[in-house]
Formats: sequence, structure tokens, C-alpha cells
Amino acid sequence: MGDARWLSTEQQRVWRNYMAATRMVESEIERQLQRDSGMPTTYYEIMVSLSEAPDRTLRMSELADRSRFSRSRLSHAVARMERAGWVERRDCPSDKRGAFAVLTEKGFDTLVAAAPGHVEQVRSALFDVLTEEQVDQLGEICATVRKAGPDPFGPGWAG
Amino acid sequence: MGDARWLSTEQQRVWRNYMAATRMVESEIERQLQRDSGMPTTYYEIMVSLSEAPDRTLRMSELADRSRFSRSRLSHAVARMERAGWVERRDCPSDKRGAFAVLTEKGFDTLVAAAPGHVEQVRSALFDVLTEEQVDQLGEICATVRKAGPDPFGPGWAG
DNA sequence: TCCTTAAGGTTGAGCGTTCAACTACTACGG
DNA sequence: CCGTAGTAGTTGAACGCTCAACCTTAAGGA
Repeated sequence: MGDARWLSTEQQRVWRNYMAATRMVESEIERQLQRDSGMPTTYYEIMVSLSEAPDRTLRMSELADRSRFSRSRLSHAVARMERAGWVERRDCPSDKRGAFAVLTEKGFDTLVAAAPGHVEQVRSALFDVLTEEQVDQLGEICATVRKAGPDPFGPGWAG
Repeated sequence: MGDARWLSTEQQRVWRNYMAATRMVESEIERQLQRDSGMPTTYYEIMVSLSEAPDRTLRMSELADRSRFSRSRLSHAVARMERAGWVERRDCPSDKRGAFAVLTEKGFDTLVAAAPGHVEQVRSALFDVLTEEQVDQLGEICATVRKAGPDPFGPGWAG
């Protein structure tokens, strides 16, 4: 305990900037989407996954794995989205434990309406303020960090 | 709406890696601190701010500004931390609206006990997996993003 | 002085997340 | 066929956060 490895002055500086920057980006995006479309980014991502799937339908577990959500988290989220009329549940005939989540037409329309504002926010908070070189560097850094973590790969991985 | 500026393929790749990486880092750190010390990172940061202040005491508003928390958020957090015995509130004699937050001895000890594990987690999730060059680049990128955002500066800024 | 406006801070409702427990079903080894 | 593990998914409580409303006190003018 007494001989813990502390951060260097430089590392502390980077860490503070990292925390401030990543939180800023996240909260700006979260706020925009909540304000303009009434949904958190997590729901947006769930709807994107569903919209790209055949018949806009996925098994709950498949959906959870793609979004890297816990099953519980997804279950709560889908329940909420069902109440909003964006998603429906259907029983799985081949596995009686299973359930499908289906994106409704209303959900799809909501997603389409939400997308431009969301993308614009992503650009203005992150990409528009960085040089192309910095974007490359950031991509490399994030890929490295991701690879190093637990369960580094998964669907959607593109180095 | 129809002519929105979408992300390029490369930007999408970076964005996905960014989301995955930053969430991974955040959730690993959050989980470690919650599991080992029973507190979220936000409370940790509040306690750090208090521990560095004279008499381990700060006005609520000052504390909110330093951590970039809303007043409401801080108020709720301090209420919770008071119940845990880590912090106390004191009235401000010169401004009867005001309130001080004071880090208790128990709070200080808890912070000291929590620090090594937290720092180790920060290192292993972020700094240990990057080259020195990448750390420099990340610092520069985060400083840029931070500068570009709303209310870019503040106490603790070291660009 | 009185009135208005602003600042410091708290509160309660609503939401999303986590964690642990739980139900229902499948798969598998004997 | 039976029993035991494991899998799919849900549930409820606890918690932290946001947002808007609110209370109290301070400051600034008329």
C-alpha cells in the first residue's frame, strides 16, 4: 500500500484532461439526444442494431452481446422502449426461454429523425475540432486500449 | 435533414473504437472503486478536492465548480456522503445562504485507503497499454477537445 | 425603504444502471 | 428417463443523475 505506483506529473495532467474531455463529449451528446429526441444514447444504439438486422429483429441475447450490455440492462431498456412504442417483444418458437426484440415502424421513424442531429453533435464535439492526423492517432489509441481490455473483440470490431 | 453531414467510413471506425474504449476504461475504473471502496468515482473526486483544500473544507459552490458538477448533483452526493460519515456540512457565518463541506477524518482515511487501488486501475486500463508517444498525443487531443467545448477552462486547467 | 433580481443551495420525481435473486427452459451425463 | 448444470431472460431494490421547482438570503436600484 505504501509503495503504490503513482502517476507522474505528466500522466496526471493527461488523466485530468482525459476525464474532462471524455465526460464533456459524452454529456454533450447525451444531452442533445435526450433533448431533441427524448432518448438516451444507449437506446439509440439499440435501435441502430435492430435497424441493421434482418426483419429489424434480434434475439435479446444477441442484441445484448452486440451492444455489450448486460442482459438485465437490456431487459430494462427494452421494457422502457416497448412502453414508448419503439420496440416489440416476440416469443421465440424454437427456444421457449428466448425472446426476440423487433423495431417497430414508429421506432424506425424515430431513429431516422434522431440521426442527423446526433451525428452533427458527434462531429462538432469531436471530429470538427481535431486535425486528420489527430483523428488517426485517436483511432489507434482507442483500438489499442480496447484490445487490451477484457473481452476486447466482438461483432463490429474493425481494428 | 436529408443532406446531413454523415461520418466517413474512417470516422465511423474511430467513433466506434472511441465509444468502446472510453466506456471500457470508465466502467473498469468505476467497478473497481465501487467493489473495493464502496464509492463511485464522483465521490472519490469530491473527496480529493476536499482533501487538498485548507482545513479540508470548501464552499459547496466552489466544490461544484472545481468538479464541474451541477449544484443539485453535488447536493445529493454530499447528502449521501454525509450519511456515510465521510463529509460534514457546516453553515457559513458570512453568508447565511451558504454552506461548507468538510472532509471528516473517516472520509480522509477512506480516501487514503482507496487511492492505491484506484490509481493502479487507471494505469492498467490506460497508461500501461500506451506508448509514451501515444500518451503525449492523447493529452494533446484531450486538451484540444476540452478547449473547444463549453466552459473550456476552470480550476485545475493545465492545458 | 421597498421592490426586484440574482445567487446559494435543497428537494422530489423520474429515469437508467447495477447487482443479486429468481423463473423457466434446455442440454447432457448417467 | 431422471437429475443436474447451465442458459435466456426478467424482476425489484438501491443508487446516482437530471431537471425543474422551490426556499432563503444578498445586492442593486428607485
